[in-house]
Amino acid sequence: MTPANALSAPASASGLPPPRPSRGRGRPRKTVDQMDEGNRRQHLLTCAASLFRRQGFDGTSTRDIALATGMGSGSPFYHFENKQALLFAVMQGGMDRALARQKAALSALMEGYDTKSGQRPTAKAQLGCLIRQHFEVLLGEGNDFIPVMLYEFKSISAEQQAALHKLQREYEAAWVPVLKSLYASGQLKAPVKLARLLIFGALNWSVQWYRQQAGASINELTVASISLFVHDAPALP
Amino acid sequence: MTPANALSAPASASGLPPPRPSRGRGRPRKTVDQMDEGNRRQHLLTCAASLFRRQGFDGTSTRDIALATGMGSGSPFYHFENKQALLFAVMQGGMDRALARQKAALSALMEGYDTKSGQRPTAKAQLGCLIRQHFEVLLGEGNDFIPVMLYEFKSISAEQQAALHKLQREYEAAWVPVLKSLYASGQLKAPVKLARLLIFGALNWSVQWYRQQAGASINELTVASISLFVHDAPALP
DNA sequence: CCTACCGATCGGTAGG
DNA sequence: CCTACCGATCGGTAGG
Repeated sequence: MTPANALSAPASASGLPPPRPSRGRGRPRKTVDQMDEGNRRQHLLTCAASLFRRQGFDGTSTRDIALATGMGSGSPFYHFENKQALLFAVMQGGMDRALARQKAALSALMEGYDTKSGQRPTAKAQLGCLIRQHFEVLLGEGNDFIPVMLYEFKSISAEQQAALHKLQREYEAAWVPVLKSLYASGQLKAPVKLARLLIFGALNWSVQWYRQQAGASINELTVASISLFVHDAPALP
Repeated sequence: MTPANALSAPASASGLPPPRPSRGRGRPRKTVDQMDEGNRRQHLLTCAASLFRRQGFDGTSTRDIALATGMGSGSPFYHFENKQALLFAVMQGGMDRALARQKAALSALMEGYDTKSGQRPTAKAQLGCLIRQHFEVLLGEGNDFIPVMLYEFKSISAEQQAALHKLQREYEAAWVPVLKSLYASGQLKAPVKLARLLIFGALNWSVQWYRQQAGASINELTVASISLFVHDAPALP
């Protein structure tokens, strides 16, 4: 099944999924042609993500995408079985990137503390790290993949939705212990599950109103979010 | 121009906008036929809202809508100039209803206090009232109009967007003094403008995950939101 | 990966 | 408001 295969296949540019025509004959040789095809495929994804975000999935024709990519009208189907598989690849690529960035951000945060033995970043600092990284993935330049995933979920199959939900749960898993810790210390006043849903909503909705070069920076957004959600720790008696 | 006309016309079922064919001959008489047409029009809007929400605007054909309404395939165009005007009417109807409900909720809150002279609801209570009402408009049964407005903004014209933005600003206007008051008292820790955007995001996003009969009630959602956003008032020195 | 093409479906209209 | 219909466009394929 396509979604499962696509999910287990590496999504980075190094381990290229084979182009459709060469399927069923073992691992294809990586000729110069194959590497170009990888670039073309990536370009196709980028153009599709941009168009899906601006016009929606149903409002974008495969011809629109082909034209933007500089291909003939039927050529997207050389790289993807159908339009829906292209959308799913965009969404999956967005989640892969978001997960990688999240892990990198948390690692970087921990590194600053590991040398000083015993020291750990506070739960508030960890949440700040997660929120900043989330805003960057949502609002950074050329990051159309995640907004497409957030707003076109209804256009993929149930199996594809399940595959993405799995990645989303993995993404959320990094947040839960941080929120639990804040709840336990009295700095988060809403039940963890609802708090998580409400906080993600506050962040995700920013793709609707945030415009670069105008108003707040991502840093200001992060600071404001922390101030809004995280209460002062109550003084211990 | 259609959007402007539609905006200034009353949207309630009593003052019916004239069906298209009788245009240009003064106010049409309200025969039994006309009243039926009003019901048909309303039914059309309800069915369209449900389909637009489930399938998106571009994913819903006018034939889908006609079939759901029990009409022939070309009959929606008897009531609306085109598919886009139908979408705009759905969105506008949603905003009209949301505004009316908001005013009613605030009036009801004030009434409880008006008899006891001098007493006023706290800013926190006012925010609770606004949040509860907002959740009800977003998540209540058969309320597809507002979710459609939130997610199909790109499918209407710039003029129609401007008309809806005006209604949205009116809706937000009720929140601003409440948030300012909470900010001044130290119960809201994020700048008012960003706080408003983040809070609306947290609430609006609930249409993505909230399911009736499962998990939290609207009341629990409201309580959790208040707990999350509104900090304890600092003790005065 | 391109060109030419297919059947299906779309928004919208005419004529009643 | 229905029936019949129009031109345009769509996703996808064949054959190279």
